[in-house]
Amino acid sequence: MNSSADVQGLDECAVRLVDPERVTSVNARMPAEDDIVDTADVFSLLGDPRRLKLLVALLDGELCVCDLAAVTGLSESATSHALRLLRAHRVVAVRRDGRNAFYRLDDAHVRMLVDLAVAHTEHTDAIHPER
Amino acid sequence: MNSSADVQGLDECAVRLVDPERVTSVNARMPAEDDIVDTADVFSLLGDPRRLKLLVALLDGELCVCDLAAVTGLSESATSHALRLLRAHRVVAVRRDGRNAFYRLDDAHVRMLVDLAVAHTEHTDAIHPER
DNA sequence: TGGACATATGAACAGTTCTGCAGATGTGCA
DNA sequence: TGCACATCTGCAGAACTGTTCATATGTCCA
Repeated sequence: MNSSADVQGLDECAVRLVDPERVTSVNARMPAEDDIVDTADVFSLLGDPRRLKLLVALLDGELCVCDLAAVTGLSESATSHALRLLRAHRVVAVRRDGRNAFYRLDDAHVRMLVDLAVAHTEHTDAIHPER
Repeated sequence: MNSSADVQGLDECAVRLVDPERVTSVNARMPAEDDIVDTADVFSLLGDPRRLKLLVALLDGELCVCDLAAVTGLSESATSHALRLLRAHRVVAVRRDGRNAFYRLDDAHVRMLVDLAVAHTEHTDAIHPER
């Protein structure tokens, strides 16, 4: 409902634009709102240091909850909550073995993003916010 | 302070581990806490749909604030706030021309991530949370 | 110089997110 | 069967994030 139709009508809507043509073409290229939201969701999952650490830990293979808690320094409860979220978004998958639950990365796209980001951060010394 | 030294001492610390060797090796591979946090910060910036939309809009070249506001549907104030954050993290840069401010993507890594993610989301139908 | 305009900023409020706690579920072993 | 263990879950408080509103800064033009 916020697509090019709106943009076409802008001349009457009195929203001043500096470069209306670019705006129209950018809007034409813009992915659907749902796709943007889904993509942002994925980034958002990676945007928490603890979850990111969990995922980095899983790059090499599966680990159980208590080992993940040890690696990340989180409580087991917090670890479980975090894993639940990741599971809900199909980023990780569980294999249950007796009373243990072994988690593994289950999304090739996320794996790529994590790999990429970590590699990048280790080389260049990352982005430095002005703080 | 949370590095391998801790992990070595775990046997006495009574934190039960299922696979202590893997934990140790994962910890050895784990990037420094600061790097994890910096990386998560970047993902976090991309994790908001409006900011992501701003960045997607900038993939093709610079745009001024009011055009960005039009594309994203944000108020100009909200747009400005968002851009400030992105600017603080050096993800975007400004060029001022008279009373206009033209923003552009200024981080190759972020550009790659955005490109990649958007391409991916448009092909496969993304991750569907169970909600 | 004064007023309109484009953008930036600060403060406050609202919505969301994360954590710990307490208790629930399900498994293995004596 | 009963107990210990590993994990999961709902809830409530704390912390964080994003928006709006009001105001400030700096630019252009008459």
